[in-house]
Amino acid sequence: MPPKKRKLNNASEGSTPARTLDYFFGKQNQKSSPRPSSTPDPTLPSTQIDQTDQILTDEKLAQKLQAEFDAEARVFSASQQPPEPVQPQVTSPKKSAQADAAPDTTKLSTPKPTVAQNILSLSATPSSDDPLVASLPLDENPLTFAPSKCLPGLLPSWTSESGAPYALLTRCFTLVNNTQSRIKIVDTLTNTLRLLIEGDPDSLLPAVWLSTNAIAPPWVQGMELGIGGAAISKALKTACGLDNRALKALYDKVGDAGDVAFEAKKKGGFTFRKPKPLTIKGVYQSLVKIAKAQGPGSGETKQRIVDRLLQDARGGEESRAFLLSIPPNASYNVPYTQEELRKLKKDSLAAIYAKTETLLKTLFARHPDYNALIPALLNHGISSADILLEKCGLTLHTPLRPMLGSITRDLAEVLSRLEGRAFACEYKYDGQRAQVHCSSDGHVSIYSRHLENITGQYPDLVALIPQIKEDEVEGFILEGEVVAVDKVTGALMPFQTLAGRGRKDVDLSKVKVDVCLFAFDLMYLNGKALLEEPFRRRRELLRTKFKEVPGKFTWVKSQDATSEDAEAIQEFFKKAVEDKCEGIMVKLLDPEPGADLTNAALGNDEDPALPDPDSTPSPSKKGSKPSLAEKKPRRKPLLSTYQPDKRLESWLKVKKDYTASHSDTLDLVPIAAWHGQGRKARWWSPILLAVRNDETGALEAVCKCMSGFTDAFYRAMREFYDDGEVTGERKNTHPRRPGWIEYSGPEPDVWFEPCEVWEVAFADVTVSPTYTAGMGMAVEDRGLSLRFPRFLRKREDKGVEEASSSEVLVRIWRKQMDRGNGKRHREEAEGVEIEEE
DNA sequence: GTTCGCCTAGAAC
DNA sequence: CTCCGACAAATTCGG
DNA sequence: CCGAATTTGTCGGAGGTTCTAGGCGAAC
Repeated sequence: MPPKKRKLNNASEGSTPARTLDYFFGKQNQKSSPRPSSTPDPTLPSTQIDQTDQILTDEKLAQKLQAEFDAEARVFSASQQPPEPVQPQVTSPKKSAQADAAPDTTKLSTPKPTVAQNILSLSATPSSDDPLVASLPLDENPLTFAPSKCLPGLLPSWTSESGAPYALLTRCFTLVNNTQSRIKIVDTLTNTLRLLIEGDPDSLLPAVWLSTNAIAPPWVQGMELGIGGAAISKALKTACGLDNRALKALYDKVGDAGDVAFEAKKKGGFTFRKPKPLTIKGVYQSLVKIAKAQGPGSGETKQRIVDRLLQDARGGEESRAFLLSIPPNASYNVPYTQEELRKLKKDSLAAIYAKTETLLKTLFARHPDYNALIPALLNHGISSADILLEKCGLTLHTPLRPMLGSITRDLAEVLSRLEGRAFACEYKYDGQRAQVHCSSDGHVSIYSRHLENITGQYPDLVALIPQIKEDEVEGFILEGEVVAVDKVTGALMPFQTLAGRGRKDVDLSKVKVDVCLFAFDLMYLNGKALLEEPFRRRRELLRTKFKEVPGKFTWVKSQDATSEDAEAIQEFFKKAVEDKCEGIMVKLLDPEPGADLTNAALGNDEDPALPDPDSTPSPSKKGSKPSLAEKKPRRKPLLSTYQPDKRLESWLKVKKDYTASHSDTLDLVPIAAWHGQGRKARWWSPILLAVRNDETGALEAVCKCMSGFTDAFYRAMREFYDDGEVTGERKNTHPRRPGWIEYSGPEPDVWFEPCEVWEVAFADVTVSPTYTAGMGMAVEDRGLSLRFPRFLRKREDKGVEEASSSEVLVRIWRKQMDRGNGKRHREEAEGVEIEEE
């Protein structure tokens, strides 16, 4: 059985756009699947695609895919390529057997040779295969780049059936990968998207999905690829005849899966069969099918080509593309011609770009689904803000992107940033963020911070939600923190307890860990979006239109203040930590005093240079307002409205472990390390750290650490702990684990001679299933570890003998568990076997 | 045929 | 979740 | 007053611990 249950995704309740998903994929489906009815059903956008697959077994699906790919191959070779000796796909004994062998012989694969083979061939397609595509000046300035000039040469090979070639995307991705300039990246993407808009709008949506490293919005379940690094390694080993050591050596050298694949192929002398041309739509469909079939293919493609591509500057490229290009049969026009834009001053051009980007980001924040956004844009262009807002606005049961908090070093920073304004301080509970949607019929859906649908995980909440509203409430969207609580006392429990709950299709009667929902915001109520309302207003509605359900639903603990109230805030913060919270959240209550209250939010107005409505403190624009005599560091203005798109991280997060003064640190000994990957390929990362056991004198591993090091520090470390690769002579390292070090886990690449002490910060001490530090001293048969460990500094003044002991670690754990009224819980944890039932 | 342990993937922080 | 580094944009500085 | 230097904002990359869900082989 395929692992993931394919739940049907409820179609959004809003009106269906004229161009539905089926518009994009319908043709393909008709061509490729023998489904009897091909009439698109507009009410089932994203799942309709493959409904028939849901009843197929993996094997049948594989066969079906095989047939489709064969057919595809035939179409291609017939229509546009000199027929090449296409090898028999599955049964060829030798050469293609290598490709087949990749996934076939791996332990974890169900046989799905065709998928694998074709996927594998994706990456084997050098973009230079298509000279037409390769010669496109995709990285040209979009203001001079002319799709209309390129397209005549390209279109003949883009049959209406197949659409644009995948080579176009790989070419774009290659260019993007080869530069670090964001401007260049946006230009390249803009041009690529424009080619598609003007030449093959049907391929636009799949192309956007592929570019964003996803194939469906996160809340649609059953669309994970299920392919990871391990599958790639195995495939590589078998495909290129490398053994573990050789492969590891390669990884350590280049540190990137894609590059490894490339090198491995060279080394192994392995030649792929001549790949057949792929199309954007085809690749997208293949990925969708892999996701649905849950069969492992070689994920090399994903890793190398699809994987790392830029969420970068999300919004910029799309909005610019739509600003410059329109699809062939568009019923609208672009607001400015290329020449007009080119003649503009730099400032005004930037303003126009900024305006459309703002609009697009707003749309995406409120309705983060390309399946809705792209069709709307194709149908209406970027200029008709109100139509777009209507099509892609805030919708019940479609999650919006959450407002985030930026970290703050200490309270002083908070006070100075918010001087002169009223704000609310709220407990920051240690649980899971939840966005709760409820429509008037009582239907509830719940989304995580990353917009996953977690409704099935909290049947208890689903049952609870209808009880929390006052009578006059119909539909609403609110946000809160789900926290594990003690069944009897209602005391807050640590995050680890919450994490122990089941996740999938949880049965209400089997819930073992009770939770309480602490609400902190309200974004939608009775048909009205509240995003533009100041927080004070949203909070008032949240408090008056909903009612507490003891132990299950209440409001976040909160206290209003201004910068004058330093001590009170300090007290509140300490109380929060004492009450087992991570710290506090600080949020502005009211809009900027001088700000525009009408607050149209979107630039649906004339002036393209219009500044952001809510933001304008106009600190000192144009010398008109020189004074105030303060030279505070200028800072981005914070918002009281709920608009995650405008300013990222508009709330302030004050956590207990940000400042050393409020949290413990540990002095640990680096004892081992691994070769880093990617950017850190030349250094040791992560590093294994240990505490001392005073009884035995041993060093007990407590955690790995990779955060907090500067590049300079890495460089020095690589020289100081040399396995011989750098200076040719071994320094401070051992090839094997010294006897006085206790650790059982994945084998490090190198062992260090323990000779330093590092001060390390962390958020909490956790009970560990893997680490041995303080084994049995806190919880039977369990060691302890650290949550969010990061390097602070080297303790030059301390020797290894002065490193923190496991005693210290245990003491911190006890203190942490004893906070609030949690002493009883600590004793329970100590006494009761975790494993017991 | 079931059950157990081991591994990977994904997602929460 | 964490941190750092890279780019780009926004301000301030220096002539 | 304009260009250079500096600060600030944003984003992406690399990876931390721990939990469940599923796949798969081995043992019963």
